[in-house]
Amino acid sequence: MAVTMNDVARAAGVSLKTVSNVLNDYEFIRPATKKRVQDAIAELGYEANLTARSLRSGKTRMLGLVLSDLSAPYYAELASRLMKAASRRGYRVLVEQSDAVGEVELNALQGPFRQLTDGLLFTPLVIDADAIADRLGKKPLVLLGEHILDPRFDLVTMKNGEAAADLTAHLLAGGRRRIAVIGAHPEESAGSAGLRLNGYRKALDEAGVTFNPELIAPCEWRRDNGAAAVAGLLDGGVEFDAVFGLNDVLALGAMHELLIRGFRVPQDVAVAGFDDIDEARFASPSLTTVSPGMEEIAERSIGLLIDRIEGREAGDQAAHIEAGFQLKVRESAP
Amino acid sequence: MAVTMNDVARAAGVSLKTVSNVLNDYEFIRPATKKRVQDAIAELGYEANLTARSLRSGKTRMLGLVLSDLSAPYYAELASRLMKAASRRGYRVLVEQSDAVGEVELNALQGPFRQLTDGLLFTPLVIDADAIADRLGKKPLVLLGEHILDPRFDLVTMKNGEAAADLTAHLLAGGRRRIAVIGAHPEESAGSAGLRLNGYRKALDEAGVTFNPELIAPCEWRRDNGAAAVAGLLDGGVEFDAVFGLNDVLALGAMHELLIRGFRVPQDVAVAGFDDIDEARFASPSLTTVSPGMEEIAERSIGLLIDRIEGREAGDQAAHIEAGFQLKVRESAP
DNA sequence: GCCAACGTCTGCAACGATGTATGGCAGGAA
DNA sequence: TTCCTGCCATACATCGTTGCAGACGTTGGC
Repeated sequence: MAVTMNDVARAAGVSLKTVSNVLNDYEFIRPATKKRVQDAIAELGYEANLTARSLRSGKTRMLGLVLSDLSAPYYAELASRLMKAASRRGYRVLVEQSDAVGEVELNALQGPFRQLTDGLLFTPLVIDADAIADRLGKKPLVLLGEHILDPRFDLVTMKNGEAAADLTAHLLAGGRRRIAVIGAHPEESAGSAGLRLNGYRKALDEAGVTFNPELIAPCEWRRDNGAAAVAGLLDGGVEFDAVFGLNDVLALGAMHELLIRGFRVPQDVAVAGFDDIDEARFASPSLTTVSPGMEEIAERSIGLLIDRIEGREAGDQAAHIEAGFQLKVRESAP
Repeated sequence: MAVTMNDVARAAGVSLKTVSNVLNDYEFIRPATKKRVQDAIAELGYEANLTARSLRSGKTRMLGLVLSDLSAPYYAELASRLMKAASRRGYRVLVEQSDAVGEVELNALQGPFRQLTDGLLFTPLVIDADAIADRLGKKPLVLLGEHILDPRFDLVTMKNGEAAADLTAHLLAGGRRRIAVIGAHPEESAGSAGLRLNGYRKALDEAGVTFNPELIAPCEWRRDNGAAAVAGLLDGGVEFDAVFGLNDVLALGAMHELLIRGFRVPQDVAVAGFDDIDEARFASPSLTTVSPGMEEIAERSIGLLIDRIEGREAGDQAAHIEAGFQLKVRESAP
């Protein structure tokens, strides 16, 4: 049986509540008393029972993180940073993989997962704003990503449109005119895919290049789909001189397929991505991409969520934070 | 205020304990009573309070996973699978990143992290078996990886030596004679690095090739180190016709450096890795590597740990499980 | 010299569930 | 009738902590 506060209290010759007060940094305790208690704690090797504390206080000091799949490099890197940022502030992160399944997303909002955490970092991929609003409890929620732009919710995101436009402009400046886009429907205009596609179209417009829907290949954002999409375009006889993968793994999958088929990158086809995962720098050729300020996203979303949890004023209405970005020009599209 | 068991009991006209019994599948409950309770639960939207349940029962239904860094692709993919395997059995996984810092590893074994979980999956990188034994509580612990081979602990691992030997033999069969190894000290013989290096040496011996310590470059297992190690060898005038990165990111970093410097892979230098991360298949050229049976590792380690937690006989002494492996021959070393 | 204010500490009652022990009731055996 | 057994439900204590209200002794103002 573990050492309890009662044992400590007995050893220090004070009441149970005084031990609790010492542990919770209650203001009015005589230094001598405090020391006696601390000594007793050290001597007995007492450790607070977090479960009991949670039951009584209603706080778990855990944050929930809902994302589709931790094995996707972007999410893995993001999760790693979020966990470190949370850890610095005395919180842990509990991860839930939704696999982009609506039911799982809904359950994360109200089920046991919610109960275990003081607040949620949520990357909705399937459900919409109203569904979220319906099951929104009292606990804070911060949305990540950009599937949902709704004034009711805090949101931390990146400058998708602007970054995609800059990247596209860079490709155009390199003389590319037929830039294929992998990972969006031609008419898409919301969500990460839509916003990035909008940026692409905006850059085309500004350069006086006509948008060509035949160059836009929709698919889920996975490496193998990037390869398959390029294969589809080529087999369909679509010609292009650049590929913009809406995220890095799509771009890398696409690049792989191009190289296999004997295209030279970037001479024949330039390739660019989005996310700047660690792998992008070391791909061959290294991948031109957008670094979306992941560290800033991690730091600010954790900060915002914890501010909400601890009741600090962080603005009364929903915050909408956009991290800065950087174009990373590398070999695949110099 | 949330709905409690008491509310349900009142609504159903039974005692608190009867509700608890229904929830815990107690055998002797009249179907009619059971139904009344279940209806009341549904009507009130009752959800069990997990914190209270944990306090009373001493179980959290969470498993701890300690690894160095979730952003490393191998760990990210492993964590993702472990979480899914745990989820299927009604458990969650709480991840702790040690950054290969000894103090963090020690704290994971006995601190609050341990308290929050019913059992631990632990990848020790720094601390040794005795340090673990010293702070081993009553809760089950399963070691992952192979830094520690000790009859006191359950261990789930892979066939490092055998797989490395097969891979090396494959390189030798392709006519390579000067195979550089990235990620180990020449004298290392324990841990993942040591075991894989042993396999390498064994294959050399069997082929009658002399081991050359100058070909062995030690470094931490990160992508940039793989590149730096190859650069170091080349700048130091060491000649080689193949590189064996002791994991995939090292191999990919190395390959990147080789390609930058104008070597052709595999014509001038063959490259091989270990882990078969998703990226390996889509690298250019695609990476020859060892698939270490990650799915089996995830499934069996979760199974073993939960068996221990739930007190099922899984053999009285420590289990020692080795997953099977597969050689994946791809373009980088055909 | 009295009362209010202050600083310091304490006791009790929760938080919401589960384990143990036990209480009824029905039906069959003695 | 009486006792026992099997089924079903209950009461009470308990897990280890924190919130609330208040007790106690000291100090300072008037």
